[in-house]
Amino acid sequence: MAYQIISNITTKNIPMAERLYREIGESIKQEIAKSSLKIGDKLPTERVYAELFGVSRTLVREAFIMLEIEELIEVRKGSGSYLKNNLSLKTSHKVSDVGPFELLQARQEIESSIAACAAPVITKQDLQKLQDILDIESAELETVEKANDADRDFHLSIAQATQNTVLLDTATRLWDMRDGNPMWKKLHARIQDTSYHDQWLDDHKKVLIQLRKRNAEGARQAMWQHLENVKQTLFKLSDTDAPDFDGYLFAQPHN
Amino acid sequence: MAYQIISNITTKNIPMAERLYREIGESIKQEIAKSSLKIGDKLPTERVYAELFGVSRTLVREAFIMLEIEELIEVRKGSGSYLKNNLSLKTSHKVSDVGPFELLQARQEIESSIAACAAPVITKQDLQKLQDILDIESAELETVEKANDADRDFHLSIAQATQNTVLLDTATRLWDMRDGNPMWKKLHARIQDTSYHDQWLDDHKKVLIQLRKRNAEGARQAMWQHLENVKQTLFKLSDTDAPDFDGYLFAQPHN
DNA sequence: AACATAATTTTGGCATACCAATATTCAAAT
DNA sequence: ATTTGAATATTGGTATGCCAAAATTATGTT
Repeated sequence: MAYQIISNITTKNIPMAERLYREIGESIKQEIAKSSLKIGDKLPTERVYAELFGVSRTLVREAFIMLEIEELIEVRKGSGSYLKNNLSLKTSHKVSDVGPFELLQARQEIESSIAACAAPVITKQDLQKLQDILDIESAELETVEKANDADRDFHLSIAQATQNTVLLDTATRLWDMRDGNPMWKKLHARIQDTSYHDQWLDDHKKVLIQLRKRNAEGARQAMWQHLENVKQTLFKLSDTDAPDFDGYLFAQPHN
Repeated sequence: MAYQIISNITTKNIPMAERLYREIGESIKQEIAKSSLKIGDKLPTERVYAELFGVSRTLVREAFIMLEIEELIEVRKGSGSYLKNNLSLKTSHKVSDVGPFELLQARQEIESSIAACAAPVITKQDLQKLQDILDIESAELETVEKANDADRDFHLSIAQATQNTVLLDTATRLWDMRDGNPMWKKLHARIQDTSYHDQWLDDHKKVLIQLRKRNAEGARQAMWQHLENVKQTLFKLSDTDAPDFDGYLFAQPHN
């Protein structure tokens, strides 16, 4: 049967045994990109794609659900499926493809703005929560994982404090990119037994102080400096003995 | 044709009967919440849920795909499905849920930073492209759609010029949120016959001038002012006669 | 008792078949 | 010629059944 051949080929070419519906979904995205459909336009039917890819309609249907959850299409019973959003970058960039330093640069710019936005509107509850996280960071340095969780929690809590869901969403996305990035994990693993954590903890304290004062520009500067420190530290680490990171060091600190 | 209009109205105002798999998916989320499973724990099998909800396994399977796309669970063939993330911290919003002004605020902060990042590293080709887009914007004001496309193109080209994929990815995401937002479409539709476009075109020119000078802070300020103008304009428009926008006007300009 | 391995069960993967809602076509009535 | 409405076709919705991978259990060997 034809679909078995396809299945075998794909499982050979792609290392990770992805679920087939994902492949179909990605293929459909490519087809959409090629045909350059406009928002609102009607997509080919499930049956058409099924025949095109040589799979059952069930799989195409599952792929459609994936695209629907991603808010790329809208499915209407008895009518068809329609383009809802531009697919743009949703397909092209995998988290594993971004360099740690371009991610850091983006975080430096965006998170310092977020800190500035949070300062005027932050609540006492938010400030207390940040203090609690700082206490955890001060006391508990057991595992790298725990420290990382607290770190993430601190930064995202500030984003939460802006009361702007878009900013929170953006920050969360950046941290997801970070935590899912293999290169960053490698870099991060090297820091676990150094004293850089103390430096960063101190940075966090400075940020919180500015937030307490509701000083927007002070918070922006404190967060910017914190991420500058992180950037410098990681740059040194990658500079000393890391031939592995060749090609991932674009967008290095340039200040 | 008359029924088309009716069809459009119903699809916009009256939420289409949700697809069953969504209901099942939400129910499963509730079940997970009740049973308070930990990350990594194994979920009940598809067959169990099928019997529990009195539906076929196909539907449960589709619901599982939904949860998998939402990165809430992980599905392993022959083994089972496992909790991947805690649903309490799930901050995934629908684009349609964000208010135009919180989106604008986020864009103002992030895009002005992006402009600043682009200034030192922008290439001559990028500058030429921006000039071309400006020419298009100056000449061709035929349709709102075309103008919007050019606008998007201008802003995203600057993000592209940063040579930072994360920043480009972020900016693209923000514009996708904008273009997919029904409230923004309503607001935007009101501007089509005003002269605000000239104002914004002038803003764009100012941004380009700063980019040409490779003046980071100048570009940041120009972009910030541009989006400030947009914010003010849209705020006036929504203020005058727009009872529809109640509840969407949080995160208003506060400068 | 231990380990290895074969048989069995469990579990998700995928396809087929039929159902229901929507859209289209076409013929009959005016 | 237009309108109406029933017949038909199209399209997504759902259920059932069988397949393959993984996990488990049973069994045999040392």
